[in-house]
Amino acid sequence: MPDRRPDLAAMIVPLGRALMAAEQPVLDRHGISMWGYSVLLGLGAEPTHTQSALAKRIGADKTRIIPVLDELQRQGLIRREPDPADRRVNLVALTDAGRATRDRVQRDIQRAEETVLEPLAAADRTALLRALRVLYEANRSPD
Amino acid sequence: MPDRRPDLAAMIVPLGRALMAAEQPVLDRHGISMWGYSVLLGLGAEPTHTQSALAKRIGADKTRIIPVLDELQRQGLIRREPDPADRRVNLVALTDAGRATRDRVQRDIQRAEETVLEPLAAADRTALLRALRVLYEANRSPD
DNA sequence: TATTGTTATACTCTATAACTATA
DNA sequence: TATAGTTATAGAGTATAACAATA
Repeated sequence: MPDRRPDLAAMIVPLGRALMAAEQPVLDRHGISMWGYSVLLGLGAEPTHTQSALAKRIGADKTRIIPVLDELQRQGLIRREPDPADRRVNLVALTDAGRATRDRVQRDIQRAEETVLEPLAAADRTALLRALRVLYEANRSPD
Repeated sequence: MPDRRPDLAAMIVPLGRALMAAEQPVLDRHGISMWGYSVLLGLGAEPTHTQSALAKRIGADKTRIIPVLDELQRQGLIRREPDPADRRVNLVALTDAGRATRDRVQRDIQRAEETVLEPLAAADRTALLRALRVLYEANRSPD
């Protein structure tokens, strides 16, 4: 039986790697790390973010994002201020520059990703995107 | 703009992780590692496999699969014999037991994977599988 | 000289433990 | 006592360097 289907993971994991490889040059061009980008995205809508809440939200360890936050702050992309109400916590927020950078990087990244999807016919591409979104919404942590 | 689409990688990479997590208990039940399973799959059709050719084929470093091969051999799932024509190389091949194990594990794994796709409507599921196969064939190393 | 398989080493990423300052 | 942030340490997983045998 020469062509049973490959395992899903065997198809999807390399695809994920290919996408990340396609993103890396974009991130390099903007001088931002993958985790840095993830933080910028994670700081999206919500009003207040403590560091540990932010870490949990993007699936990182709280110790892991500290150097990331340091760098983003140094670049002027985020603000980090002690909460007056609880002086243990840092409130993290995007600056205007951070928001602008996030949007520019995301635009370029999604463009780069499209090239990976080039082998697909238009109908397959939209079907793939829709199916992925369903799975993404289904599996994400219940707000 | 609250709902521009998430990046592809942001959807696909976690999905790959979820699939691998769904596979792990199956592999454990069969007493085989992820890399071991990958080796069994990689030894599929081709007649002769040197260790380094096998490693390249499954995207691993040649040093990485050595303990994996040791274990598979110990379990009687593969044979490893010096090539009489070139005594530097080891020819690696599936045993009958190895082939049987590979098939059983793959059957169980693909069953487990289906549960991850459960949130999808039937049409979306087939569309996803077809799109993934196209991308998989397009991106795999040109034989 | 180059290549196969192997071992030993180093490096990267991630998680855990330990500390401080607040609460 | 418990928690947020931080730092230092340890652990996987992976890649690189070095070696013996053979070509």
